[in-house]
Amino acid sequence: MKKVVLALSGGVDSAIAAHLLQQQGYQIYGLNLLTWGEDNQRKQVQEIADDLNFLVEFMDIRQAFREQVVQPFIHAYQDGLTPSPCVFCNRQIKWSTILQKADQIGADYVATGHYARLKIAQDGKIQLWKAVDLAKDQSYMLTFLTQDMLKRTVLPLGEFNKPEIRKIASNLGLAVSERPDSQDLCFLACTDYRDFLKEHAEQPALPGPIYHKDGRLLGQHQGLAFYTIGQRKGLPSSTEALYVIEKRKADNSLIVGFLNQLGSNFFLVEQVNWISGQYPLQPIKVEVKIRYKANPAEAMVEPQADGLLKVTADKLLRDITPGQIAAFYQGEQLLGGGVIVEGIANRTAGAFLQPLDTPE
RNA sequence: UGGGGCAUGGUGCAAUGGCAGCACACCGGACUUUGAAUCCGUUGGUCUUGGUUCGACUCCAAGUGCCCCGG
Repeated sequence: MKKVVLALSGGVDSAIAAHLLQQQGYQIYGLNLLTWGEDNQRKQVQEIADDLNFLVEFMDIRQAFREQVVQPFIHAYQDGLTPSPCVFCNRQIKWSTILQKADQIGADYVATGHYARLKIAQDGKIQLWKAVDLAKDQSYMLTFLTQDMLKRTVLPLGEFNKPEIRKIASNLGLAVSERPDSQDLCFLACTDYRDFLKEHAEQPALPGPIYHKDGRLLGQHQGLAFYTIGQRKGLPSSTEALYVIEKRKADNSLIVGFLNQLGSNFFLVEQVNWISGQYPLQPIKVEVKIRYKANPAEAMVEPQADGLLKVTADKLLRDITPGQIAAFYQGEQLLGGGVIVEGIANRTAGAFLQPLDTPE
């Protein structure tokens, strides 16, 4: 019998993932990871395992999570970046932990409740594809997974729509079917990340000036970490809405401006991961997503020296944010991605007076 | 210590005698396994005192405060 280690959060998605895996003939070893805070999910997780009749182990990985996800998250903010903790966590914590457990118990496979699909290419390589349910697609969060990880991974939810999953849950009579979606590993669950930083950062936030792009001093900010590129909330009132254009670390100043002063076509990406494991040698045409819920934008990706990539979008991109993940797609397939290093300004006045992020 | 102008929500502006509106901000909600954006909704105001009028943000007088020009 095929054995699989399934990461269980206590939510409906991973519960139904368990059910679907069982239908496919897998024997499930459930693994619940305690990453942060208190063990509140334990009862729910145990209940699901009992209902579906498989074993579940509860593992406390709080220390590793703190060191490998939370501390880098805090440091990134202190460094003027806007980090993407989930993308790193999936690779460095979630997958590495469940694979380790799989090795330990002699399971060939691991599984999670992510909405994304895996396909096997002609050459035997594993491809990562968007979920059928594009509204729930989470492939972006898996940008940093490797062939070694994906070879042993099963994603049972990728072919389903979310409403179907809920329906299956309610048909099975699972209590979890009525609960709201869980936040899974998210240590920020229900917390404003600013409050989190205030509580957990070693160094207090450093207030500084807010300048308009044209040079006027508009007010004070409470610390650059509390803002991100493209942010509108929390800025001084003005004749029209203001957005964060730049976090200038050199003088601890926040540069803001109007909608038509925001955006660029170019940016650089580092720490690049290609799902196939193979770097392209030539420029390639992709659709790039610069945030989890961004609309894909047509772009060219050009390899640079030092493993950097230069991304050139056909249209102006709003909110190119250092620290966020740029994910490269071709159609439904996720090719890979990396961390945005910096945007290279070349805005065109008025470009965003039209509707934003025009879907194609 | 001369002359002129202004005073409307937290901010910037509309309403010129007839139910005080708009933008931005704030607050709440939706959306979301990062952070944002976006969408929906709510709150909140005529500097003070007196006068004219059926009725005053609007007209008149005084007070108070701010700005400009003379200096």
